[in-house]
Amino acid sequence: MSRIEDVARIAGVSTATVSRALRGLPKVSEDTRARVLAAATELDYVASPTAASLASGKTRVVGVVVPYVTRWYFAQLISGASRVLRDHGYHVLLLDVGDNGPQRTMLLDSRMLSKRVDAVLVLSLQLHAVELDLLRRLRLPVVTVGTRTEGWPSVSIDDVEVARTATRHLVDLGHRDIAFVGGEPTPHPDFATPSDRRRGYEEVMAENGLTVAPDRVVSADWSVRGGAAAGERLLSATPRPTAVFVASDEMAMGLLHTAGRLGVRVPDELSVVGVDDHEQAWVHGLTTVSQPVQHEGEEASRLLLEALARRGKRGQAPDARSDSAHDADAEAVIVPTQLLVRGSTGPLVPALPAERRAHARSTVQAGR
Amino acid sequence: MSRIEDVARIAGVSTATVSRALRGLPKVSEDTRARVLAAATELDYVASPTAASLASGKTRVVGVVVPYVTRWYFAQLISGASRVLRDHGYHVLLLDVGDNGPQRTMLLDSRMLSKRVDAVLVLSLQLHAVELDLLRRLRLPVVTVGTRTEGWPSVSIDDVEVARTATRHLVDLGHRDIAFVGGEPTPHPDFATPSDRRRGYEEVMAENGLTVAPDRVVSADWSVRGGAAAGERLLSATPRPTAVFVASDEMAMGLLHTAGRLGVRVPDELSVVGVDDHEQAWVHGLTTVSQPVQHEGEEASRLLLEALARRGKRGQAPDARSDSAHDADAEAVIVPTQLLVRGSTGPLVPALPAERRAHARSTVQAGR
DNA sequence: CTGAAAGCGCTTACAG
DNA sequence: CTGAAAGCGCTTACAG
Repeated sequence: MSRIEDVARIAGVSTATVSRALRGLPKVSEDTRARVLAAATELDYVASPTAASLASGKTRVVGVVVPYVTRWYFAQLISGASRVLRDHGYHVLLLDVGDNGPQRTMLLDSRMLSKRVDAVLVLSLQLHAVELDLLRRLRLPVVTVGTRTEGWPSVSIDDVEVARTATRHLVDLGHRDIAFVGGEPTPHPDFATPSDRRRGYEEVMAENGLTVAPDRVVSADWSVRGGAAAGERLLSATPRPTAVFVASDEMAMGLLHTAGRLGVRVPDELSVVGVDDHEQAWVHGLTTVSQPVQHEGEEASRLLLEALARRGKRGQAPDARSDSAHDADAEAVIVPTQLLVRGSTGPLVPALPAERRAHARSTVQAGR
Repeated sequence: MSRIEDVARIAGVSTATVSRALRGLPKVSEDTRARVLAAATELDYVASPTAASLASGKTRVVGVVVPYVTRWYFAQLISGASRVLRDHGYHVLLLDVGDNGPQRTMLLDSRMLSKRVDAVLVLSLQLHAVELDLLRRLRLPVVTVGTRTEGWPSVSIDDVEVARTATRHLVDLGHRDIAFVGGEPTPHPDFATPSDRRRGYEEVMAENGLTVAPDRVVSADWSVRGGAAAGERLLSATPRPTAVFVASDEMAMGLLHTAGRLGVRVPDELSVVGVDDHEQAWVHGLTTVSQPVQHEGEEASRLLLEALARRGKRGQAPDARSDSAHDADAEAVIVPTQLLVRGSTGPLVPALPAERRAHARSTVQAGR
């Protein structure tokens, strides 16, 4: 492997000039630049990223933190984010911490981040307090997706609105006994997706004078299997709900599977609406509120690149006061979502008029 | 951020000793080690990976090359591989080259790899000739999954056997008119999966005296949508095949969707068997030949760690002859697969005895 | 527009 | 078991 010195010798200039010419910095004469490029090409020279990092203090690497690479949603985010980063000359260090709970791999403990990356993308993951501290101490630019942390830009969807749209769709179809399958609620205020989607559902129910009986709300772990299990509980009740709003398509697919197994016909006996527009939602004819996941990843990368650019312009943060990695007015991008009606939802069919109506009335009356 | 010098001063030793103590090298007295650790803890010291890399020539980073993060199969591989790597102190640089064709991002052009990583994992991806050259010139340890390149260890399944198992299952059920949906064949001899799966199918057909009419073989792009399109062609034929072996579960799910849309009953009118045991195969009741994808990723990482260890022991490769990154007898691990029978396959139902029999006989006779 | 030289923060023979 | 010193290969003020 050739070094910068070799190039300098062949081009007949100093290493400083080689460095400037190769990085496209100004104040290098065209003639000199050409000679340097020729020499570099001849030697197949590529600057050592390691040496460049040590000297410049920049790694050109972005850490991307995810709980699971294997879930569709996260893979989409990674894909979108990494494409944009790569197009801007950044590499992706994948930090698959393996879980969303308190037991997961800690960024700090494993020294995964320290001095390795220029910035961090946190994808729908609740960081622990020590990790937040670490990132803040490191003064790294951070952008989050799906969570909202003070001082850091974020990209997300309006989870309350998503749930409202889905639930309203079911109400508009005449359903009154509408159940909800949500993600496990978390104690973290920053990761509001589970509670927001539930809130949107409850709001629309209330606005339409519909009460939510406790047994109509079930939590699952966002997986297909979890959704199937939630379906067992919901669909074995008597009377059954006539519609379900499921907080993710993967869980909705699981629920559809259970419905099929139990012989519950969709949409005649049960309407189901999910969230995401998962790649396979159409295979199941699943009505859903779609979100542009890849786009969210791209957008997050762009925000990160902007922060990196700001930081580069300013040089090192001179003092805590003007720390651009922690803006009070950090941008919060909300991307649009859209209801996609497919075959899994349909108008309420009063198959058992008396029973249904009685139940609807009784649950309404049971409300407080 | 504290530097090694700070730790040395506080501990009252040289930086060399700090370096040795912190890395757990032998020949450091217990007493000294304890003092160094205490000082490091006090200062929250973490060695700069960048400086360490420059000095040692090792980055502790492994490049993981994939065509798409978003496909289930690749996400599983990444997940398995990165867990093992992380547990051994290696980071993952994700190189999502975005496609499997000739137009994809080149590792060489973008200087993605040069001097950034200690080793490379190539996941079911056909490298171009220039990339192979690059990797060989760089003398990096490389392990491949799903492809076989001379000199590099690999992990894969026996694709011919997988296809044989699936096809035999259909034959055993009495089917004679069995179609095949495969991945697009590639011109690369190293990436034999598409042709191997087709070959296994053809072998079993021939062994059972069954001929394969040209219109019973369709290619798709491994996606759900591609499988659905393949289903259109296959299921609109008259007579229809009574069974299909589909080279991946995702394509099989697409085909099942088309069958449902066209009113073709599974398994009464059509048996379908896939490959992978995709996370959602059970939701569709899909019979499949399962492969332990995560495990393959883990196994590949282990082979890579072994190569890294060998290399570390030997020091730098002294000459081309003993270059361990290119062993002639590189290990080729074949992991076992298994037929998983679910509801999508069933015995041949002679719904239209005359027609079926006539067709079976004619195709047999058409054979050469 | 260009160069000499310091410095980034470690690791690693070498010597003792 | 420990230290002094060279060296990894760049970038970046500084000076001209």
